[in-house]
Amino acid sequence: MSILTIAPILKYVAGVATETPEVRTRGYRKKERTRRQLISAGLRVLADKGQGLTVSDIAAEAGVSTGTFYNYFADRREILEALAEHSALELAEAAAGEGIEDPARRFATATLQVLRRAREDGTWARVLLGLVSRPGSGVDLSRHLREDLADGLARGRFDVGPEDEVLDQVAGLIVMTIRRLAEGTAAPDAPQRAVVRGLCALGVEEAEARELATEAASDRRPDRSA
Amino acid sequence: MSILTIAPILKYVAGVATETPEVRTRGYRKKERTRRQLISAGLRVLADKGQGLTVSDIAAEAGVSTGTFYNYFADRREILEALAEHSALELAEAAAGEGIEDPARRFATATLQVLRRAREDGTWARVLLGLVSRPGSGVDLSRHLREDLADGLARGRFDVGPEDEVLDQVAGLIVMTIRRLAEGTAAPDAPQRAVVRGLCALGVEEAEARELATEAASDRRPDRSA
DNA sequence: GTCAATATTGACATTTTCGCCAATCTTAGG
DNA sequence: CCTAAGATTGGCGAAAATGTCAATATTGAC
Repeated sequence: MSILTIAPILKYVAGVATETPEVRTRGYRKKERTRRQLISAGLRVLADKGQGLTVSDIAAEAGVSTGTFYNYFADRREILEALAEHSALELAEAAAGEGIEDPARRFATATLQVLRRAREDGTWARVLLGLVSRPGSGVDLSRHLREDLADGLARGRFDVGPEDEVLDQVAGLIVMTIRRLAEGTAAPDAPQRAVVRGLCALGVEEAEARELATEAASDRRPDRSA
Repeated sequence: MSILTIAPILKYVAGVATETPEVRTRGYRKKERTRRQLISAGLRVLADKGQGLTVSDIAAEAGVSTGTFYNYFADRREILEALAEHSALELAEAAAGEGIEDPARRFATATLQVLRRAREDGTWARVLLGLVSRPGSGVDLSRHLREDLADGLARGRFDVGPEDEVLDQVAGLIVMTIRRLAEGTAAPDAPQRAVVRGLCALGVEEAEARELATEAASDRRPDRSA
């Protein structure tokens, strides 16, 4: 019931396949739409009922009968997996800093995007928090972070001590900031300040950290459409 | 179902009343024992089923009938509150650094105790993680931390910037370390290293941070009995 | 517009959970 | 040891959730 193992997402996140298999059956258009409705409704329900959610809850929220639900998911466990996978993919997407060479700038941009998205979409933020708190869930919030850290260390861009603790510290800062955003007790500039603080933790000078954060804040990426 | 508001714990945590009301009815001895069994079983079930747990689950785990369960708790929600309260109290207890003047030493001792307890008791760690991820749950992992930070700043013992971010950073480090401990991927000396890192984040010199952590690690408190 | 393919429905049997309670067993003060 | 207070039981009816399916409605390629 509570497993939510989404190891399979890793190969997606790694970039192997984000494309849809493109199966064109008769009602593929409606099918896709309904699936989206179910996932979306599932996220909302998961966000405020936790894993104790009910198939009927989701179906009702999606405006669909339970029979339809079972046309898409074999059982409750399966949609929980799908929801975790979905959230993780969105995280990977939000945290993407492709094309940015400098690890520090990449970190600033990616982190700011994640935090802004968390602020805009409280549902997503709450689901994410739920995943973080489930050790062994397969969701790895700090994957990008780990790579950036390794990269930054290799290039001498970051100046920090033992890796694991730094990782926990920065990932923890992000998680707690998301928590604060989700509960609505965050200052308006919380995301940017968190970025500055994170950069400092990675060994970047405070003045430069501020500069990087401001820069990342100014060239905001286009908002996600869906 | 998912609320778990445990605001009432705060007055307990604040030290007003940790004592049991001492009602001596006929079967008070057995009653206490059964209650402990239910709480203990509840923690175990909560740790691996999450809030979706069932009264039957708990009763079975406690080796008791459901009828007995309802003799102690009005409904599922009530035991969830009790479990949250229990865990929070244990946290407050583990994080107690009473009698230690220096905020830095107090932080080192308290944090080390919490992390060690999390390592010894995976169930507790997992329940705690669940509470952390529920914004507005009333459980405030960083209460002691906030006080220590304020105290340390007032005395010039800590040298840090904006409070909220530092708090998130240090609390986040602790949370992520607990997560690592709970999933079993923590190095043996993870608690001590986390303490060092936390002290550094608070502005303590690394050399001194190491010293404080070592000191805290050596004068370990007697293990909790229950 | 037609119609075969396919998505949706809602009622269903089944299982699980809930919360209760009269009967029974256990506890501890005397 | 006795015995009444009170803790425990286990089964109950109600309610809710699960997963299925034959019937129905909708879709979109032609």
